[in-house]
Amino acid sequence: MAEDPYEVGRGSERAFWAESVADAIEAREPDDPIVIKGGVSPSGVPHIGHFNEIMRGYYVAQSLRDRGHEVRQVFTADDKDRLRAVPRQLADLEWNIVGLGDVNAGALGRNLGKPYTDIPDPFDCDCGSYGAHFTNLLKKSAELVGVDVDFVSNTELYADGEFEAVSRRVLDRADRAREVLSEYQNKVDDDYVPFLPQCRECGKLTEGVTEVDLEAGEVHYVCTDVEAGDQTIEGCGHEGVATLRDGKLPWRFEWPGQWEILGVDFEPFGKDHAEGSWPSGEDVAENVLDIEPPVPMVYEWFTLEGEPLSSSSGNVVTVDEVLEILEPEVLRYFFVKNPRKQRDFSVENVDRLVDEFDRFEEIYFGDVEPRDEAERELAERAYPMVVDDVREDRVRIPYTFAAVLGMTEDPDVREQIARKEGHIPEDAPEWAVEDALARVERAQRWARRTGNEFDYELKRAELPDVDFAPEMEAALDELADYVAEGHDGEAIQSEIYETAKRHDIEMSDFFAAGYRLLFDDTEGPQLGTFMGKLDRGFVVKRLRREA
RNA sequence: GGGCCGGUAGCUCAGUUAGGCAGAGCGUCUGGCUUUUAACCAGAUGGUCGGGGGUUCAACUCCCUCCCGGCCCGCCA
Repeated sequence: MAEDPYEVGRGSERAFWAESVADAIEAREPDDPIVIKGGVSPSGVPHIGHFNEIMRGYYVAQSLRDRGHEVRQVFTADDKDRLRAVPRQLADLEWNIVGLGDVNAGALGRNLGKPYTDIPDPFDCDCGSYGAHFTNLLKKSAELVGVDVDFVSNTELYADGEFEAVSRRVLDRADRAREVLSEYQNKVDDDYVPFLPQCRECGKLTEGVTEVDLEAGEVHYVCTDVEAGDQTIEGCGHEGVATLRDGKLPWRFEWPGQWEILGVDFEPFGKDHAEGSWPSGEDVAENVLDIEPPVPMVYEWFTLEGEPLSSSSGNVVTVDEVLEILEPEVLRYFFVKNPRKQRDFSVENVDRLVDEFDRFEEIYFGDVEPRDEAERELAERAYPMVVDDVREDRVRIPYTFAAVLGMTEDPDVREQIARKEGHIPEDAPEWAVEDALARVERAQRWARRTGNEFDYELKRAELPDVDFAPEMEAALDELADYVAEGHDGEAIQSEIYETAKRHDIEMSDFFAAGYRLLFDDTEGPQLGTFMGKLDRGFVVKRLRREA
């Protein structure tokens, strides 16, 4: 029964896509625990696109758990795949992105054709291998976002013999395997053998199978050259024998093999698999392995600033980077949105995503009217999966306002301004205030990084370069005297107006002068109130252009 | 070349399952908060539903075709 991965989870009355998918899974009446899988080759720096493999499954898992099912979410590191090209960028365990020049690139080049887990870690850490290193980064991402997933190493599945029965069956039915795969791939001919032995001599995975002896569980091979994209990975020419554990199945068979070994009931995958691997995988599962394929689901790819995400070209944003400017729950919310739409992640416009999340949260708590019933239902169902704790008296400071609060490093000043502007309620509990102000750090980083209009910085250390007319200078001196007398922010704000009027200065010019002196900018926070919060001596000296 | 997914207001997106008055938020504009900006409140502004053709009493929705973005047919989230 062919299943269209584009159709699953569609056409139901559910407002949250994950629930429609859960319906489709339940319809199969699977045994508990229900297994949900994702997976990726640890080929380089993992980015937020890869995170689809974890988050899409996460929401489906949660939906099923809500219905009382036991669910196991697994993630296979497809780390026995071979390195086919040296990536342009790598990242150490602290997510520092480095170019090839900073690591031993020559060593990587010599390892083309070997499984990721047989290639030395390019960094000075204890991961154990290239594959383990990048899998660790993805594990860390999952931990940072707070999603609990079982990581399974594909290499270990082979090493532990888990794959042996499947490999044996595929090779035993090689004719059928060829027949099935040739429907999807042109290059499959009569000589095609669905197994890639690993050369005992050079460690590369080779396609040069000469003989299969299933009784002995052996595959004879010649280590030949392998075409990888536009380049050729040279074989060493060694003639040898490999066991079924010393190699691997080609991806098109390996994926269905994982379904069988792990008992997978549901697997989301990127659109790249939708036209190739999925139809053949489904066919292989049913007609070569004799198993039922999992419920499938396709998700669209993200773009970053309008361009395709690509590890090889370096257009990537990692989970770690995103969490520098967004709270984990906002990132999780990003994956609540319809997986079928191409979606752009834009650092520049991330404030809109946060606003959207805040609204999502408010709808859940009934603080704002949803636009329709579907939006209400989405919030009701998905919100509890997005946050760690559902806490009604949580406080959110609007993101751009939080960015503006980054102008001062003084936490008390931040809090007072936020309170005055009504973003922190009188009776907010301490934890909520703390959480709310934590957003300032992230928003500030965002504003700094993008250099946008919310990037204000109090120029405390040195006097900005100013040149005022005599009348302006007189007005500023007068205001300085007033501030020196000790008045609160509101009084100072009024006095700013009065002073400007007395000196016949345009209001906007006078404010601009104030912003120039404090921020070296033309705009800023409400000036009088802000001056009232700062230490008086500093404000007075600054107004007098003394320091 | 063949195939698949997406394109809805300036921006971010709902709505397309099963044809029935084109929506929300943000932005913008105006006014208010006897105080510029940010925020807040009130009101207003917003569309060839990617283009064209067809079916229908009725099309964002179905069919055909073309354009744009992305993907698959070799490995990729």
